[in-house]
Amino acid sequence: MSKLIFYYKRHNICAKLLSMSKKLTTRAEDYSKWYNELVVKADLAENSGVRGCMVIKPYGYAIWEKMQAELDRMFKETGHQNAYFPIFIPKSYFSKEASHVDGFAKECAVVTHYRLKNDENGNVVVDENAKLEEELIVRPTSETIIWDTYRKWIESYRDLPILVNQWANVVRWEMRTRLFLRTAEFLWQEGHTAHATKQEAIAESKQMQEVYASFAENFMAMPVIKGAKSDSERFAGALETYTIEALMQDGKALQAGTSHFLGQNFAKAFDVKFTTKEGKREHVWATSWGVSTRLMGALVMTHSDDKGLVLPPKLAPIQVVIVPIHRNDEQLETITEKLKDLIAQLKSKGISVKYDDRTTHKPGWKFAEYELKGVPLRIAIGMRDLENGTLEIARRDLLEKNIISFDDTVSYVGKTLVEIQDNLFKRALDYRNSHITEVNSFEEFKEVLEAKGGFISAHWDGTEKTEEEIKKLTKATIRCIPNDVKNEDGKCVLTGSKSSRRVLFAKAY
RNA sequence: CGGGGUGUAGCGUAGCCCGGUCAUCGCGCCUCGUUUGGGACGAGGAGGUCGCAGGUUCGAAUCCUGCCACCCCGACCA
Repeated sequence: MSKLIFYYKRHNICAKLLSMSKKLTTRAEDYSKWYNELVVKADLAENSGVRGCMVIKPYGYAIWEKMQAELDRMFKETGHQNAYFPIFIPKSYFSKEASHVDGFAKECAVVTHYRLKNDENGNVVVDENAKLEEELIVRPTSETIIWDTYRKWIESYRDLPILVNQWANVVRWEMRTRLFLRTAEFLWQEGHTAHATKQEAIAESKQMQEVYASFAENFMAMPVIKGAKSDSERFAGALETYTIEALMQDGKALQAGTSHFLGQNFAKAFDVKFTTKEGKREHVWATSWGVSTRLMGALVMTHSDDKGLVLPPKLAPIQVVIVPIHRNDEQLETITEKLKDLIAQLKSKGISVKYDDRTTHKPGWKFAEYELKGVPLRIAIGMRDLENGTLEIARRDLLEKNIISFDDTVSYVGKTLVEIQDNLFKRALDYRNSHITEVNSFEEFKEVLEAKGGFISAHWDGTEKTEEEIKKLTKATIRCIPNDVKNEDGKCVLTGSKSSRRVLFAKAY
């Protein structure tokens, strides 16, 4: 994995090799470096210098926009609408749901003043006279303000269900941050729904888990395991947390999306009641669900290789890049002329094409650059091709080059983009499946975790204490109790107590 | 928040222990020429508040104090 870093330092690699190798001592560190370097070099994002926040660069944001568009479409297909709520939440709102505030209190940014002034030395300082009577919390999530609002919206069963989603930024003052995976500010969507019955709310939260899983697998080409969280890993204020868990190439798991069944906790905390058909007053049932820019990190760590990013065609901002190869301006003009019709045809098929006719960079430079950026297909065409009626087309996923007939290009591109999407999923699925290991003893558990990583399927006695103990001993946590878990009598891998099913453990991000 | 580390040009860095021609080197950037089917070569050139603020000193990138940011481990988390 460290090859990428060396690649960029190849010119002074000899001089630096010693000091680099000192820094890259463990596998985990190595992988972190690789990931960070890749995110920066592939032009996705960079550290902003503002504590724990990142700048998402245009190329990275274009991928996020594609994700947004697909998710938004799926939300609307399942009957949801978008809305927007304030970024500031009065502190008092947080005191209403006890477990919720416990979950977020330690990581909240708080607004205390609303004005600056110049002091006698000309420095800009906070104006102490402009202190807020009640502090405002920069939302770490919007449950509280949304439920305060829903109280006003809901009176009768006729007002239900409310199926609302919000695209927003949230802030969590995390101790330790990492580009895309855990930034102090991040972009996400949060769905918040209100229902008349418990069954309907549970069905909603399960439905959204399915939506997320479908998005991850069909668009990100990232296989996920659907399951439920254990008590200790559950969202603050939820009765049940449904999750999709993905596996990264270093064998660590990543929670890629969650959907919570909140029961009546928030309805009770914010006094949201409705009148039933029978005229009774009842608290409404709630769900919330979200995915974030963390998905970008997941995308990078699922498919990328040492040459850089590998993007699934369905999310690639540029699906096909065309690089002309020429010796002079006349040749470039000839090639450009020849390509005009082809580019128009590809575009008419809905394929995003970039024709890179810059003369400021050489072909080899461009090849490397687009590989780094993960563009699925690259076409190279020069005078030789014009004579032969051919062009060269390279696949990013397999790093294979083929010469094809110029006239077949459109159908070849269309077909190959589909193949790449499928291949990426299949490759990731094979990796994931070969990294789910059943173990039956704690020795085996530790051994597999260290030597191989990935998910470990093991019996667990169902207690929080055991979960905690295993985490302490191995750093592995219960990622989920899979939806398709089979009943099977066994003994807890740690305590030997009775267990009726296996759950999935892993080290996680 | 606890432990460890780092901060020198756009990027990667040498120098710091032992204060004084010390601001080093590679990439990148600019100009000219030759090149162009996998990150070209040569010659010339531009670019730096040495993270920030104090202090010690005749003199600070170098020593001391405080702050900020980043990286790694832990705890926490999407």
